[in-house]
Order: sequence, then structure tokens, then C-alpha cells
Amino acid sequence: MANKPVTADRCDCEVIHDDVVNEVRRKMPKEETLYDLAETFKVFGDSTRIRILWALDESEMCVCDIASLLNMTQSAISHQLRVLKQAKLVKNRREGKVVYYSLDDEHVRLIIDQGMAHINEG
Amino acid sequence: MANKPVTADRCDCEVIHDDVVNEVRRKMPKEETLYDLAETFKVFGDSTRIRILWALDESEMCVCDIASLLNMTQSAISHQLRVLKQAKLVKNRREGKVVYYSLDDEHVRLIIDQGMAHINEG
DNA sequence: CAGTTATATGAGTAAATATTCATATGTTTG
DNA sequence: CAAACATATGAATATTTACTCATATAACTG
Repeated sequence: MANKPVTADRCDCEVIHDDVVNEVRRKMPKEETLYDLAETFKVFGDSTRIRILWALDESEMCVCDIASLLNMTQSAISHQLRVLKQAKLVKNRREGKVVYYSLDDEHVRLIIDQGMAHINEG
Repeated sequence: MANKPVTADRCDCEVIHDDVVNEVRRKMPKEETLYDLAETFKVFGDSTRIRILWALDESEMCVCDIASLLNMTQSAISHQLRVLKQAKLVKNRREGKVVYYSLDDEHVRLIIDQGMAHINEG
């Protein structure tokens, strides 16, 4: 009954460091958690949405303001705002016909700042 | 010669708050900067890459280790490591046949931590 | 209530991309 | 040098997705 290596089915090479792999595996968060984390970053990973977030960090704005600022259609902006809202990165309030959007969370700014720090150092 | 509104060509609605739009436009970083920022977040926005980054935050690992840990093919991992390297998120060193990867930058951890903070509060 | 304006949304399309498969490169070992 | 192994990479494919277009919803205005 030899100590069977933990080589995974799909991995077409031999495990080099079982101890490291097992230790890291033990500490890894749930797959679902990391999936959610990736989904969050995916929302930041589009230049239209990043520009919207940046703009909303400066000031609350309505959909039309944002469309004008970015020189894009109202529809395109509205679709992206929906994505941002589902990710809980922005919130909105209605005032008559006009819907104002703003950042939902102080994390948004922190995340953007860290990203900026990375590209400025690179 | 009336003061022509700044309504953008592609925006199919009227600007509501010219003052806000102009002020935000003035403060916006260069389009290229925000594009680069989005490109960086895009790299974090894939669960395979996030899992790789998380693993490398625990320990330096070779390609085969990572493939085994994530139960994915060596090829798939290698392709993603290339993306991570181009984004300067990971670095590598060769030791004989084996190539070891590790995080390139302390920002990586900070960015992931901020992302985690967001999903944990949401 | 009819018209106008602001926003939202469903369907379709074009572009981006993650993985697979086959194969190439690079290094060690016999 | 030949065989073996770790890694890299090009091409093909399937999926995702950002935007457009048409239209719906919602609220104000006369």
C-alpha cells in the first residue's frame, strides 16, 4: 500500500512537490468563494465600466450624464449600469424621470486605487 | 451664438447636468490609463487565474504542481501563467527542467484582499 | 389623456477568450 | 546522442460578452 501520489486526473505530468500541493490545497478557500471573487474582478475588467466607476467616484450622475461623458449610447450605458448594480458596486435613486447612480461601497475606490498602484509601478 | 450643449454625438438623450459632466471630464485620467487599468482587472477576472494567484500567494509552485492542485491540464495552466506573467502579476525562475512561479508584486495580495472584503460585506 | 423625455431591456451580432489538442522547445540522464 | 520529462505555444473551437437596434416602461407636462 504505497503512498499514492496526488496527481490529478487531468494533469498530464507528475506532481513534483506533493507536500506543497497538499498544504496549499488545505489552505485554499472554497472553489465557490474564488469563483465569486473572479466574478467581482470581471466587472472591473472592462474599460467602459471602469470609466463609469471612476466618474461616479467623482460625482453622482444620471444615465444621460454618463452617456454624454463617455460618448456612448444611453442603451450601452444602461446595460453596463445593470451589471455594476448586480455586482453591488453602484446604487441608484430615482428623482422623477431621472435615475442617479453612485458608488455603493467604499471598497470600489480602494480596489481601483490598488489597481492603479500596480500599473504605475509596473 | 448660443452656448451649445456638450451632448455627445452617440448619446441619444439630452445632457441633464452640463456642469457635472464637464467637471468630471476635466478630472478624468487619460482614456489609455483607464484602459490599462481595466486590462489589469481583466486578468483577475477569471477563476482559474484567481486560483493560481491565490495558490502562489501561499507558496511558490511549479507548473505541474499548479495543474495538479487545480486538476487541470498542464497546457491550460501554462497558457494562463503566460497571461499572468504578461500582466506582471507573476514571475518565474528556472531550475533545471522545472519552472517555478511566484507572485511578482505585493499589490496582487492587496487587490485580492480588497476584492474579498467586498464580497464578504455584500 | 396624449406627447415627450429618461431609462430599461430583449434579441441579435461581432469580437474576445479559455480550453483542448497536437506539437515544439529546453533540460537532464543514460 | 537518444530517451524522458517539464514546460511552452499555435491553431481550432466553444463560450462569453459588449454593443446595437428596436421597443418597453415610467414619470412628467400640457
